[in-house]
Amino acid sequence: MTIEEVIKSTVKMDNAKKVILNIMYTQNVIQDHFSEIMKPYDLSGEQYNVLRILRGQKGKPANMCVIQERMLAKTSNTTRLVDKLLLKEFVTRNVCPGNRRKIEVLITQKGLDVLKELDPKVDEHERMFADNISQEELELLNKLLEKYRTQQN
Amino acid sequence: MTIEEVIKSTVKMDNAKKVILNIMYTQNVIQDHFSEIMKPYDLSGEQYNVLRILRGQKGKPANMCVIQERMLAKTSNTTRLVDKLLLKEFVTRNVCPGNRRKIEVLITQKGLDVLKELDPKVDEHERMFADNISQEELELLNKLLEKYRTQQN
DNA sequence: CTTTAATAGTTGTATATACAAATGTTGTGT
DNA sequence: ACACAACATTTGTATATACAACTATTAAAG
Repeated sequence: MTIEEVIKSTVKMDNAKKVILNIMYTQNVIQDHFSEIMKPYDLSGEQYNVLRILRGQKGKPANMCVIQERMLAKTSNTTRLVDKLLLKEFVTRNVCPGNRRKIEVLITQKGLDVLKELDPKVDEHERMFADNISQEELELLNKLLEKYRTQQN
Repeated sequence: MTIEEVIKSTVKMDNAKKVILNIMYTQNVIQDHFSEIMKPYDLSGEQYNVLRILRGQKGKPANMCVIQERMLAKTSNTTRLVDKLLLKEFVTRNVCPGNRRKIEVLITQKGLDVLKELDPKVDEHERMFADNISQEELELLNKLLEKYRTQQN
């Protein structure tokens, strides 16, 4: 389905406009599908994202600003995201002894367990979209998106 | 900047995962920039989108479900979006005489004026991202995104 | 005709997000 | 040591979004 069909556009759009709409819409489709996976676990996409960042620390605690800068949406409120994860006992939160301004967040075994359970479902999610398209095309898509993001002004 | 650099990932990701992150992140970047344009006009991206749909009607009123199906984010609440536009006097809203379940939404002159003022800024926004990349690459990007979205299962 | 089902839109409520202001802590210069 | 800037995080508040329940109207079935 082309982007024109999706938004039922009658007028002709140029490529620059189409690409923007295509990216916005594709993100929407991905996000909707991902939310479906997370729903039974009562996790939002961002919460999952934080958990994955914490697992990536391999036992090393992460402070808030580290989590923040590794997230895709740089504007989200890390404090409250971690609050939610704390309620579910997926993380612990402690003041950093060396620098009391900082907070050390660690993933718990329970958090690791839920991630492990999610891993195959997330893999399947990623694979499903990528399945219709070759490895070369995926690489090309990555390259083009990165180039697209890079504005000179 | 590659997506690995953006999220400061240390581990190697496969292309399927990278593409998802790339799309999500790119959408974020576009959205942030677009919001900046809309901010002085006190319009959200979705509100702008509704206005553009209404202008596309060329005088013909649109009911709620028509607006809904032309929007990118199929989940958003059209009633309240139109409420906001009504407050700003960018649209009118009336019960459809032929079918009183339906609502007819029309863009006002004031709405058309603000769109006209925004047009060059939106064009510039679209052009800016597309500037670093050739027309052929843009077309390819569109084709790849459309192909990517098309899952067979 | 009624009754029921389908359609169109609105509203309630809970949660999420955006952004600025506030709090507490540490580093720097004098 | 003291004032002040910089840093890290939290909190307040307003707005946005998600989803289900609800209302009103029209269409369809018997």
